[in-house]
Amino acid sequence: MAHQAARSFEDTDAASETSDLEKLIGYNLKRAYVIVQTDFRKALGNDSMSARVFSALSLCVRYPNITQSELARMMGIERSGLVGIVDELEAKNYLRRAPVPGDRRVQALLPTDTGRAAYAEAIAKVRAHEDRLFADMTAAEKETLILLLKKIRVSEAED
Amino acid sequence: MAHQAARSFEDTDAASETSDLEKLIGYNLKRAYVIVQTDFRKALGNDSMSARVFSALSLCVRYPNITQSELARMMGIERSGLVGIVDELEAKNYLRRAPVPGDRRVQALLPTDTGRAAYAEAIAKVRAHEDRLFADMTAAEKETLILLLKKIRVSEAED
DNA sequence: ATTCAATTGTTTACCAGCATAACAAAATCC
DNA sequence: GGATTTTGTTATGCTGGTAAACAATTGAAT
Repeated sequence: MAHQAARSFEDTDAASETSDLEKLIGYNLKRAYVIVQTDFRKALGNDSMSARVFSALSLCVRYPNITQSELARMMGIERSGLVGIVDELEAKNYLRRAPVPGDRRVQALLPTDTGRAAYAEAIAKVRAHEDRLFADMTAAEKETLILLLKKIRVSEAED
Repeated sequence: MAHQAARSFEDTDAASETSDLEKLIGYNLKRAYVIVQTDFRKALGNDSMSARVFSALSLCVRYPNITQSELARMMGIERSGLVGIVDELEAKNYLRRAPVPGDRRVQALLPTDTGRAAYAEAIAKVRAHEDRLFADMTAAEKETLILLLKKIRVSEAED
């Protein structure tokens, strides 16, 4: 019967030997990431910004006059990948590519007032989404989680 | 000059006001996920298995005779997405789709000896990769991290 | 001063990793 | 025995990237 396999692994599971995967950071990281990313989309509205676009806008608001190369580095993606993101933000009139006097190669990214307003609205929605999704974690737990995740990033930097 | 923006945000950064993004769990989760996933690929060899294929193989070894539907549920992906993964594992002769006596719809997934050996080799590499990548985290920290990540998964289940 | 190397933004082409919808075969429910 | 559900599968398309090449521009060698 079809439940043979199901019974068999429930039995072995009950034998307290849980899967190898569950002990791996990478696996747990991915499962958590998928959940959060999915909820993010739903929270911001499917027509609104993706997480990458939101991040780019956030950094442009935080660091006006940043260049695309700097932004890409900061986001950990390739310059080529950023072009489309900035295109999208510019199309929505959330920022403009402004020429930089001393260097005709680069274009500084300047958020518009519309962009800043859209960001304010978005960050509020994002915070609400995280508050709701992580409701059963304490503030200390959330802080610890962020700290440990950041630690992974510095591990890489050392490498 | 090109460094104007760089200087400007280094200044503001030094003003101890860090970016909104850095305080978001989702952002930190994604950054960490990308690092770990990239290192995973490098550690296992680019020609070898992807993380999803490795996960599927792991679960087939752990729960022999599992069906594709059960496996998909366990991995949190769609059945349709699993077909290609199982195809790949079958092509490598790591497992076979075996008919199940009582139900001619389902096919039980049975790891071969080759598959079990490949998994043993792979899991060793994966553990080495995690040991290396998370070398500057204590055992307690790693445990806490996994616990907190799991907590995100149960948050979703409640929803 | 001229050449050589590096950087910037961009385009193009590509790939991985999903999801969604439809489907036929088989099983289950009354 | 007809309606519903489940399973594996195909087809199609989207998202989020990477890699390689390129022209324009700048910086460095010396």
